Amino acid sequence: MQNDTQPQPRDTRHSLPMALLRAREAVMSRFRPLLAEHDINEQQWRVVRVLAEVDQLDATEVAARANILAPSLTRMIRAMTDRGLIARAKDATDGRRVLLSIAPKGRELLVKASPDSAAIYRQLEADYGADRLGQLIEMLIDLTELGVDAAPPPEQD
Amino acid sequence: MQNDTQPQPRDTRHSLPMALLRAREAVMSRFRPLLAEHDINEQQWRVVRVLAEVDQLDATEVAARANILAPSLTRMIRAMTDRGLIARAKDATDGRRVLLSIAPKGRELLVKASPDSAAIYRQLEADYGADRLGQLIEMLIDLTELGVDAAPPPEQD
DNA sequence: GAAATATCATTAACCTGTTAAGTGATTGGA
DNA sequence: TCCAATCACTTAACAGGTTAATGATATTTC
Repeated sequence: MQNDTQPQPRDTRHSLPMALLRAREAVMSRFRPLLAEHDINEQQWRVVRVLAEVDQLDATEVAARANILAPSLTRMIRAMTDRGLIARAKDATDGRRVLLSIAPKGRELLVKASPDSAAIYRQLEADYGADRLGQLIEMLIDLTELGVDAAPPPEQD
Repeated sequence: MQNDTQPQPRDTRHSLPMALLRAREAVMSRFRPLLAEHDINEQQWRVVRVLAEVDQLDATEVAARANILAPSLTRMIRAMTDRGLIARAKDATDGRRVLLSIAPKGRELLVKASPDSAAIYRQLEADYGADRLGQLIEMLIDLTELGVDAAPPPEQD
C-alpha cells in the first residue's frame, strides 16, 4: 500500500462544510413549503424574525444577525418596505445609519406562520430526538463562536 | 405570567437553520482565502472534489453530491470546461445524459490546494477538538439522512 | 408500434451571495 | 478648524439559488 503519497482531500461526505450545507438543505426542505405558502423567501423570513426580537435595529446589525450581506440587505429593504413587512427610518443622531423595524404585515406574517413553523420544528425534534437536537445546536454555536482564527499565528514585529 | 398566548418562533440564535448557516459561514471564512488564492469559488471547488472521487458521473449525480441545483450546474459547466477544470461528454447509451469528469487543470488545482486545505482542517480540529468535530459531522449526516419527511402524515383516501 | 408518461438537461426570470468601488456622514488628530 | 481616516450604506457586476417552463430522449402502457 503506497496510496498516500499525495494528501487527498477528505471525501466529500465527511467534509464539514459540505456536511453543514447538506444538513441545512435537509432541514430547509421541511420549511420551504411553509415559506412558499406565505410567499416569502428564507432571507426575508430571517429578517422578519430578527426584527421581531427587538424594537429597532440599524441595518448593519440586522445583516449580522440574519446572516445577510449588506448589499443583499440594501436590495431587500426596498422590496420588504414596499410590501409593508418592515419599516425604514433614518437615525436622527447618525446620518449614516438606517434603522429598521418590523411593520404590521411583518407581525401578521409571523403570527400566521409561527404555528406551522413550530409544528415542523416539533416534528424535527421527534424525528431526530429533542435532546440530541439541542445538543447539536449547542455544538454549532460553539463552532460559530470559534471565529475565523481561534489560534492565529503569533504576530511578529 | 401569561406571555405564551401566541406561539413565538424560537429566538434566532437557537434556530437550527440559522445555527447551521452561521456555523457554515464561520467554517467557510477559514477556507475562503485559500479558494480566492486559487481563483475558484466554493461551488466550483465542490464540483472538482466530487469529480475527483469518481471516474465520471452524470450531471444529475454531480449536482446531488455537490449540493448544487441543476440549473446552476448547467451554467457552471461552461465556465469550468472553458477553464479546463472538468470535461463534458455525452452518454452514448442515453442521449439525455451529460457525463462529467475531472480534467487535468482540475487535478492540478486539487494537488496544489489540498495541502493548505488539510492544514486549515487540522487547525479547525485543534480549535474545536478532533473527536468533537467527528461527532458533529456524524450528527449532521444523521440529520441529513432523516430526509424531508421522516414521519409523513398518514395519507387519507 | 404509437401515444402517454417520465426523466435529464437547459433556458428563463428573479432573487440573493460576493467582491469591489463609490457616496455621504462622522470621527479624531494635526 | 481642517482634513484624512473611518464608518454605514449603496451601487454595480457577475455568479449561484430557486422555481417554472421547455426540449429532447427514454420508458411505459395500451
